[in-house]
Amino acid sequence: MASVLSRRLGKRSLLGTRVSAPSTLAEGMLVATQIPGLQTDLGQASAHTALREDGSCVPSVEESSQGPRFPSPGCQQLCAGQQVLVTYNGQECAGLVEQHNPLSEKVKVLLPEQGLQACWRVQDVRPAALQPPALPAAGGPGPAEALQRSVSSNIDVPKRKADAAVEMDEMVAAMVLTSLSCSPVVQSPPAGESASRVACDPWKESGDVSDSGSSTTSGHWSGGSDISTPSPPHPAGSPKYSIEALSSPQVDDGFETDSDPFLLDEPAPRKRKNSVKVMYKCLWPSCGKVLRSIVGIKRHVKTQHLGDSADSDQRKREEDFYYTEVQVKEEPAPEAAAAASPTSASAPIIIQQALAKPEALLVEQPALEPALASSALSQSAPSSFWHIQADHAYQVSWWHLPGTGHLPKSCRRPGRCPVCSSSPHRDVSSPAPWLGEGLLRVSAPPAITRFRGEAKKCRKVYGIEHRDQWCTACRWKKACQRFLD
DNA sequence: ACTGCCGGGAT
DNA sequence: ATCCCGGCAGT
Repeated sequence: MASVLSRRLGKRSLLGTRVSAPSTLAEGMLVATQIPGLQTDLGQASAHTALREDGSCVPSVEESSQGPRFPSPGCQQLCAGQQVLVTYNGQECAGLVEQHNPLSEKVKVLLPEQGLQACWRVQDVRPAALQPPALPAAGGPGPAEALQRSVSSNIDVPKRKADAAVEMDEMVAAMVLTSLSCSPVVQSPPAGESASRVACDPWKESGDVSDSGSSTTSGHWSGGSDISTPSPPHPAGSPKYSIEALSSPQVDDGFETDSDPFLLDEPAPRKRKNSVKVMYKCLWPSCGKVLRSIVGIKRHVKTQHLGDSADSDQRKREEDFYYTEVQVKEEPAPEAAAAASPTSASAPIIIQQALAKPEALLVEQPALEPALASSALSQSAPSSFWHIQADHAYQVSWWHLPGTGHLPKSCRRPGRCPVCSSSPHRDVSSPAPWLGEGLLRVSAPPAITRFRGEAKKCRKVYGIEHRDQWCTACRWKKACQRFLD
């Protein structure tokens, strides 16, 4: 079941995902769109805004070259402090130019009324003195504009980009990556803007965690995107980021909402209330850290426990054995608390645990350590024995976890359980007791572990046809008394 | 399917 | 106490 669950969450395609957003097409706000398979119209591309980690909104670059929504009165250089008009949330808002980047054709505008700061494209910023053009949001788009929007900016459509535009993309991407490298928590916004920032900052919610989902997501998108940086936590400019940004359900408030961007009517399994989700718990002795992504837990194991020595494949794959899946029921926690604690580890959790990858060791271990395995197997024990040991060795890693309380069924039989009888020889508290040399350490298995295969029991020795020669115990289907091993 | 053997019923 | 076997778990 755990494998099913893990499969379920890992690969969520965004294709066809419906993203809810206000229908009003206004600059600087989020727009309803559908993540296309191949032919969905993305004509509203010009309204796509990617959210940067500082909360400001950046129209995605590749779309900005696709036709301005206003005949560019804003191509002129704007001075800092200059009063301008922008369309925000369907309304004409006065703002102050804070910064104009002619290279990227973006203008950072401070909206005092809204108490926020956002980026607009130059074309979309009008000097306050000028008569504003017909507002699209007032009564819907005008005919010409509607025509323009109907132009598809399907992902597969090759972008007409000048070299300068490409450079711009790179610059923006660099900026974005740079800004992303700083924690959004660290860059805490001014108090007046906190509400909007929270809404504009999906990463704050996902925290350490969203590696798995986002990597998959970005994988999907990077195929069709001009931006060729597939790195998972991709911020502004990344379609994934845009998608999450677009999912703000607040039509009226625009950015001024403190709602969680993931609590939507869209059936996003990410933050569904009362849903059981799979998390990953570190199995390292006395660690128990719980992360939401497989990538995260692997990174944790690697960096915290295995050491970051990228010396071998073995090291890398060992990470797999130090975490397990846990199914976590997410309480409908107070939003404030959820927003205040971006780290997943603090979520109200721990429900059921599930064995993460019992097959992993059986499958991978022999391949991982052929030399080790062969040396171990060169001893008299049959190979099946070593597989059994490996299996137990893996299992001991989780049933000795505090709180799990799991015992293998073989432990039902007192004094017979190979694990129980062998556990005194196993140093569980030491790092990686069951890996590598751990396999060697169990090389003196208790006798009972040989009960299969090489066991000589009356039935085996005499055969079913000479049942009369069996010991009575064997005849009675009891534990053989003749060949006590 | 086969094997080991526990638990329990029958005698 | 002895005999037998259903059923379970592991392989």
